[in-house]
Amino acid sequence: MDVSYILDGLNDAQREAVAAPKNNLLILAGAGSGKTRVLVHRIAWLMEIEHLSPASIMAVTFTNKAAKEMRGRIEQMLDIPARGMWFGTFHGIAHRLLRTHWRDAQLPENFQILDSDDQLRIVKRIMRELNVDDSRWPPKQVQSFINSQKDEGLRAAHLPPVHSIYDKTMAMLYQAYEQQCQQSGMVDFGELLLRSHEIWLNNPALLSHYQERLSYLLVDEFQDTNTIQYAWLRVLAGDKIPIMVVGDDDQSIYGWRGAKIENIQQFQNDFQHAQVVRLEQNYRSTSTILSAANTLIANNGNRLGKQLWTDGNDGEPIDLYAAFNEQDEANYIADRVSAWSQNGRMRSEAAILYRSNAQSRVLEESLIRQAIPYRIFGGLRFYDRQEIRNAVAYLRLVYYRHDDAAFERVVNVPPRGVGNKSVSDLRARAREQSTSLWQATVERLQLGLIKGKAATTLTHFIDMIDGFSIEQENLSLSQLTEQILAESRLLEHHAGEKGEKGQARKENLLELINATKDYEPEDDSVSPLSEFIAQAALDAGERQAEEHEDSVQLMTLHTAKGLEFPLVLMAGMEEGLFPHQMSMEDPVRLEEERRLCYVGVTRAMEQLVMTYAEARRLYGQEKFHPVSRFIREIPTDLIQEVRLKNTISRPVSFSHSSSFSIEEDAPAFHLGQLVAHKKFGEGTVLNYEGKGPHARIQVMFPEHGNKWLVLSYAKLTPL
DNA sequence: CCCCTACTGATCCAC
DNA sequence: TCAGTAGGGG
Repeated sequence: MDVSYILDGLNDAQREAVAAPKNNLLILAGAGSGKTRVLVHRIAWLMEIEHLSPASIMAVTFTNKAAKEMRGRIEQMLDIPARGMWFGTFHGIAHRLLRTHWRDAQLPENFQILDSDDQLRIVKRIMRELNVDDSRWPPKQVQSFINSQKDEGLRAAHLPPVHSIYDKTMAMLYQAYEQQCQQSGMVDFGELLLRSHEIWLNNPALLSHYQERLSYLLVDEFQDTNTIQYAWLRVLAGDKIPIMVVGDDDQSIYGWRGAKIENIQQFQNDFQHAQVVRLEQNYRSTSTILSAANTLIANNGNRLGKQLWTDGNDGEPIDLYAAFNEQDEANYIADRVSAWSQNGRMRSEAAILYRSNAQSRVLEESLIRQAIPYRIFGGLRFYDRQEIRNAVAYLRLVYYRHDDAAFERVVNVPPRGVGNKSVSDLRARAREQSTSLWQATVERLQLGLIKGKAATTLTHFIDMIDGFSIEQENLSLSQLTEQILAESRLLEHHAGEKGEKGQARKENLLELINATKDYEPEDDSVSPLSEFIAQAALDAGERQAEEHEDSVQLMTLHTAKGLEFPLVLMAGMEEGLFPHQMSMEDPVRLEEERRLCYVGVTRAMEQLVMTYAEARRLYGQEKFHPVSRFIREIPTDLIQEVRLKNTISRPVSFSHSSSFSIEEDAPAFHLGQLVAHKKFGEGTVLNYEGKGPHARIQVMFPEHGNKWLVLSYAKLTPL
């Protein structure tokens, strides 16, 4: 059999990985080293050469997007539908397991997945019921406590004995939350993993069933696995199934959500005889950019160690621009993008990256002012939008009447006169009888215990949902959705919201109908409705209204991971912003910040531009942050400080007060003037700010770059 | 039920 | 600074 198409075009390391024996395998894949390619070719190899059946291969990723991409590329390469193959996220696969083995998992057959919003509502409700003061214990904090325990694989019963009032309160709430979920058959994200891990542990026969059925595991982005995911893989693999993990410890940037970089370091100890392959040849960036990345990341300790290289050329130096303030920074960035597109390049080839979302506003304003189309990546998940969640809640109710979270969400949306009082009444009833809200409502209506307007509207609501269920028989999922949106008047309700919001929400709802069209009845036995509901919880839905106009991409450094752009602009390279204030003290977290910077730098293919602002308004105050240490960690010969053009002009927005003038504060100096400093030599005045003893002046020294100097100390001589 | 005001708090975010 | 929200009054 001709296998050349599997190995052709791969470099030696890639080939070694793809054609490795069917053993444990750790692939350390540097940025831009062809990681996905290796994964896809490896699967092809396993099927074609090792003759593994699709159904015996499981490939795990972190996002649905990655899973979809991998599946698509396999199908394309082998020209067969990757049917029966286990492609998915940890959570997606765990969900599938629980759905199959719901009895072993002690779950109702149609258990529901809680997303974080549902989860928060439940936490709030429990706190109300237990009379826990929510100003002292913020529900969000409780929620994140619960989730991080689950990430660590700990149930309430597993928590070590605790003494502080904080720990006791959290443990008590965790326990109550667990009970509530179990009682109403609801499963949150962490629970999917926890529960499927447990059914394997408690049920050796079931575990060996899977161990016999599967003959190879592959895991992408292994550096992002958390404790429970790692445990899950270890149990499943046992010493039965060989596993290949692919990752890059230098790109581990999700420690704050439970990822354990140690997992990738631990792999060789826990999985016997693992072969290690390093993919270090980079096909993405110029060697200038790679050198910068390499020296930067070398400042971290405890690395598994990799050195990226390329046989490409040096390319352009890294541009560094010291802005007066964040406005000036934004203008400069917009100028660069505009110059880029005037040079005939696509705007979509350029990305503006920043550490925190708050930075995007100023950038957007500049882009708007210069009429440069842009697109913000990330932001709210499609399925997290209010209107979408409402619509999905209707679908959930149609599918499963006892879904309390869904019931609560839409019983009064659009407003139909079922007030807080009625609902809390029903809640109390439901709790007394240990039934669902739906059940309680139906019973109380039958007994005539609900009076007045609430009675009529609730009856109508119940009948409406029942009606949808009946109609569902004859309708496709999209028709059903359309019907629900119309008859419940949800579409009308959202469309009528004031401002542009109404229009946007209407469009999103229409987009939802569109999305349901992928779920028309097939030969599958599972209902499209339940399929769709599960995916609404498990899939972010990359359905941001797609702009077809050529636009610059704006995103945080985190969301940029995995992407690449010919031109990358990194904004806000200042201490306190990046590395972020909250991560500066702790060396462990500081290293994660550095990895994040490494991720940013390695996104750039041809040109990297970094900017920082000497002064920045932050939380209403003007801050002066020094340039980021990460910039100082890049060799200076790779960096070129951008000089201003000879026409020096101050951004209008910069003046602190209108009465400000050169003559008053710095009579001897004016913009563009040549001055001498005893240490830095001759330079040109670029800017100034402040008054009296605080007045500062910015001077560009050819030998030493841009400096802000305090006038009263600097002892500058005009020339 | 809706709107206005007062207050809070503020990285990164997939499932 | 400002965005998001909780609570009171119309």
